[in-house]
Amino acid sequence: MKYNEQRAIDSATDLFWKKGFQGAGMRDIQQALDMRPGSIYARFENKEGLFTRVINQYAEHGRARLQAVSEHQEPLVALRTFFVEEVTGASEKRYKRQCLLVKSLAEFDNLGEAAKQAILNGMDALHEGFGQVVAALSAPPHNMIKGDESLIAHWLQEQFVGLRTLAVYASDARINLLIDKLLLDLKGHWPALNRPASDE
Amino acid sequence: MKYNEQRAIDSATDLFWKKGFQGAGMRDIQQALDMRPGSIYARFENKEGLFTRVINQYAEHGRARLQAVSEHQEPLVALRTFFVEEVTGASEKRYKRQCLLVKSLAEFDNLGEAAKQAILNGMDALHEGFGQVVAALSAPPHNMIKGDESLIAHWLQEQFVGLRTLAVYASDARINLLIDKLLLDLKGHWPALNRPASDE
DNA sequence: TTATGACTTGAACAATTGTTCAAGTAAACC
DNA sequence: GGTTTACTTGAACAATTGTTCAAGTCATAA
Repeated sequence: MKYNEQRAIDSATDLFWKKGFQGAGMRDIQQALDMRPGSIYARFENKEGLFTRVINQYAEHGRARLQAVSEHQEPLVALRTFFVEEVTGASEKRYKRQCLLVKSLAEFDNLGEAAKQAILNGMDALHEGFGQVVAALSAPPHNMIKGDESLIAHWLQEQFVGLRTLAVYASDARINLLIDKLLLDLKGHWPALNRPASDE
Repeated sequence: MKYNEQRAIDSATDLFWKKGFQGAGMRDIQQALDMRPGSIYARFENKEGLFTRVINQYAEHGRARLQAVSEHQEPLVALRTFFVEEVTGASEKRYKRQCLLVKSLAEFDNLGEAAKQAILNGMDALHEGFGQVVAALSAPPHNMIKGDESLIAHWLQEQFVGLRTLAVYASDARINLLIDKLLLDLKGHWPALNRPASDE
């Protein structure tokens, strides 16, 4: 019987999300995927190989969701929905609130080269996704933002990371207010680019 | 010869910061502290006991630094300096840019109860520290902010977490611009409190 | 000198880690 | 029907994990 590879990666995603790369032992993985060690190694080569696949799929999924936001006819509304879903959803599995990429970044030094690259590429993929959203908001017919698109994309990514981390232990009411604040600031002022960091 | 306990905890902080709780093996710890297993267990009871001490000291240090910011005669200037130091400092040991509490939060499910509590208490300590800064900025003679102090403190904490995570892999120039943006937004508008999350 | 107490040592322990591999199964191809 | 190919199984492996403990060190007190 051929095992459904997609389902295996989904299960592994859940497990790594909950326990992290080091925290998830091969025996946990065997149980979660309902596969015996030989099968896992035949298919994914390694624990790290499986992890790399998980990270790649996770990042690609996030990038695709952000692209969908950018193609929505009301990108700002879609962006708010995106944040609310990612940050206050999964209240039954609270560990899913923290971004898997950020969680994996915490184990960076203990990972092999392939996994490291996957994480960095994943970060770049998210940045690219946010960049598409910013581009949509800046262009006609919306013209909602003016400023350096790449910088604003990094800013959104920063907000995303911060919110999701805080959401692990703060109340939903708080998080919703912080999303409100985020949308206010998005339309707010931006620092001039050609000026080195200064005060006021 | 009696070993300097403070130096031991400092060395352990460095090690846990670099490798994480699970990633740092007892033999790594023995080498870093230059202590034999028996001594470590006599003094700290556990790997987890040592880790808990590290987290407690780290959080208390952060809280104290924020209190100093709040007592500065120019709290806003001190706040900027605080962010710049925490986020773009330690370029030689880049792993120190990520907040140790956030890094530890990623291992939450794999820790014992004592360590979990230490992390949550540490988060609360940071929130309290940011709260003191907000209080100083809101009160005379500065009157720089008006809004719910606890909410703004959570917002600052969110910015802190997001920035430090991004700073692990983004350029310093980017990070400095994002700090500029942060200070603009701090003085900007805040969502009304008595209203549930809504769109503009 | 002897006894006490705090501290240190490092070999050793059981348990767990990621990984391998010879043997087995079953569908596909000639 | 026989061979190949892809996949599966689970016992077993060496290495590493956190932890223990009998024995040793050394300053101080009696």
